[in-house]
Amino acid sequence: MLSQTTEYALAAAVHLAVKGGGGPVRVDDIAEELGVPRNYLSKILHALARVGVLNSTRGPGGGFELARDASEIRLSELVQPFEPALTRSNGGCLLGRERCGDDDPCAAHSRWKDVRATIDTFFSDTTLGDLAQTRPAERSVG
Amino acid sequence: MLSQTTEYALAAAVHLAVKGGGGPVRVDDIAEELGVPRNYLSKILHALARVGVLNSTRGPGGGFELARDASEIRLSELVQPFEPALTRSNGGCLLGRERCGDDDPCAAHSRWKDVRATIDTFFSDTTLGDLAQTRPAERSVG
DNA sequence: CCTATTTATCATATATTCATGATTAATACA
DNA sequence: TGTATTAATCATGAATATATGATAAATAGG
Repeated sequence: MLSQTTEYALAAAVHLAVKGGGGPVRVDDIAEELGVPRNYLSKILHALARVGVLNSTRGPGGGFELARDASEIRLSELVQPFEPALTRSNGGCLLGRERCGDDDPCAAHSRWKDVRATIDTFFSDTTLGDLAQTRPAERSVG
Repeated sequence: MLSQTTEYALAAAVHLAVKGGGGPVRVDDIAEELGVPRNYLSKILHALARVGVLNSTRGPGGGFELARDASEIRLSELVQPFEPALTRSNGGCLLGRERCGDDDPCAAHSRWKDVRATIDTFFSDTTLGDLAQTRPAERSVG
């Protein structure tokens, strides 16, 4: 569904939202907790820092932390850097057409449109806080 | 959203549903019409024939055609060979967990579940016939 | 049987994704 | 200033997706 990279990004962000809050968390800790490659995750977190959803600090005591309250970080912000297709103008045409819209629809457009709306709404309306507030029994992330 | 390969498969199937019906259609014709690589499309169509949604015949007059009426071919059948993840047991966990279900949910499970259901329903309830029957003004596929 | 036509398959190339290991740069702190 | 700690970056590799060109195999029709 989503790329491995995006899944790492989301899982790391949830981890920070749930376990963070007490200052920066080291990449090593996040990587170990999630069981994902350290340097690869480092690049992903750096990308999230570049778009402003994370802060990174180097040196002793450093690491990554949320740049804002989890309730103000939309999943779409976390996904966007890694899934450009999810925000494409053709709405991710199911048949792969360059242009596909209400004016110049593909054969699947009218039906797929509603599904896409559901997906888009999910990513833009759901916040990291929504996920982090999931009750304890459902809080496992890795 | 879907892989290039899957988009080709869907677009080719729609093409056969709309323009076919008068016997097999050559790969060359489909490839040219859709603007996709010939041999690559050949492999994709072959895969669709292997799962029983297309018939292929070699030699003069040969080509590919739908194995059944378009109204009896679900999009899920066309997508399945190329998107194994869409039919995974963990329902394509948003956070990439191996196990993720109502019993052992990730932080996103309860919310993502509904979106997944919408997606799954779309692919399993929509038939090729539904797409082919789209009114003429929307019938363009390539 | 021969030939043209067509899918099927093979070998290979390219691009992208995913991943690892080594090094560099910044920072805190003694 | 020096040293340990940490993210940032670099170089590289492996796996997969996408694509191309050549050849093989099947078939229709003369």
